[in-house]
Amino acid sequence: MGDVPATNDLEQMLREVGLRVTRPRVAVLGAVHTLPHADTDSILGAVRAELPEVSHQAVYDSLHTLTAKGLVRRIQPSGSVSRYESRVGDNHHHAVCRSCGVIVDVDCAHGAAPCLTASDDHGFVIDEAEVIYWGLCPDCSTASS
Amino acid sequence: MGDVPATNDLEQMLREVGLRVTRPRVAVLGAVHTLPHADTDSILGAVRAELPEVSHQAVYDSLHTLTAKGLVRRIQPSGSVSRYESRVGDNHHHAVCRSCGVIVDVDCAHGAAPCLTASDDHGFVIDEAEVIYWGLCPDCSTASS
DNA sequence: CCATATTCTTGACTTGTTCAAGAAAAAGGG
DNA sequence: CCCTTTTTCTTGAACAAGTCAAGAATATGG
Repeated sequence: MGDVPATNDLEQMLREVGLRVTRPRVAVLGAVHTLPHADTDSILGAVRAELPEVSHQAVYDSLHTLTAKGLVRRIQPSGSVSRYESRVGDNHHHAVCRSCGVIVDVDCAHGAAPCLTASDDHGFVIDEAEVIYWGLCPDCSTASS
Repeated sequence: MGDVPATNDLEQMLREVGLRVTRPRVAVLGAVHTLPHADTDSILGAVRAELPEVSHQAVYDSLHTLTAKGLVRRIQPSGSVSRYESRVGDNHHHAVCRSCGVIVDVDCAHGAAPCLTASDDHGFVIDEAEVIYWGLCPDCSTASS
């Protein structure tokens, strides 16, 4: 875990979900693996390091497509722009720093898929419980004391 | 609970947190009480029903000030614009419909302030755990079946 | 290698929100 | 009750993220 997949693996991932393999998509998927929790702009920058000519639209399209196919996950805490991560399907959550906005992964406190039970679901068919822990990251909490 | 406070009560709330009492602020605070989970535009509309001349900027300013003083809470699920609610300080969560975007309140499943424990906080000083239940509301789940 | 469907480029546009300057209004002291 | 000071509101422009649309380019299956 934590390793960034090789290009071949990235192409494989795309094929497995039935997507055409294009240079922009491979680069975007790679960037999301390399830069967890990056915003669209950072991803665009990383992709252009490799493919200087890609349009921002291609990156937006790729991110949407990859999100729809479940290869990446979009996260968007209040007040933040969209960010993406490659860790999918393992029910983890996030801690967000109120001061600098940094995001870290937090494994779910209670095991497998625990938080999926609301006390009263009002008739909703719930498929996911998202938990965001708000606070100050180590750097900001020492800096502000 | 659930009653919309009278104008006098609203003014009182403003004074208690040290804010000047102005017509726009009273109207905004009232609108947030009347329309829970409303977006800025709906609030603007509700305020203008009463004060046709208010600027949208006054509404934005009021909402920010009220939020800063803790009289209202801002919520902003992924893909949604800012919404506001008047129910504050009681650790409740939200269920959001993926289809129509409607938001309902959900009381915390485990009691008082339970979700505030991450399995590993990475050194964060956490002050709030926000839970969003994603799914389909009763209307949308029957419509799409 | 070709045909077809998909994807990418280009560039304009929308929407929600913020910024800034001056006018208006609230609150406290005389 | 009026005046002064500070805060808030109005007006209007600006901004950023993301979306839309038309045509050019490219991937894939045959």
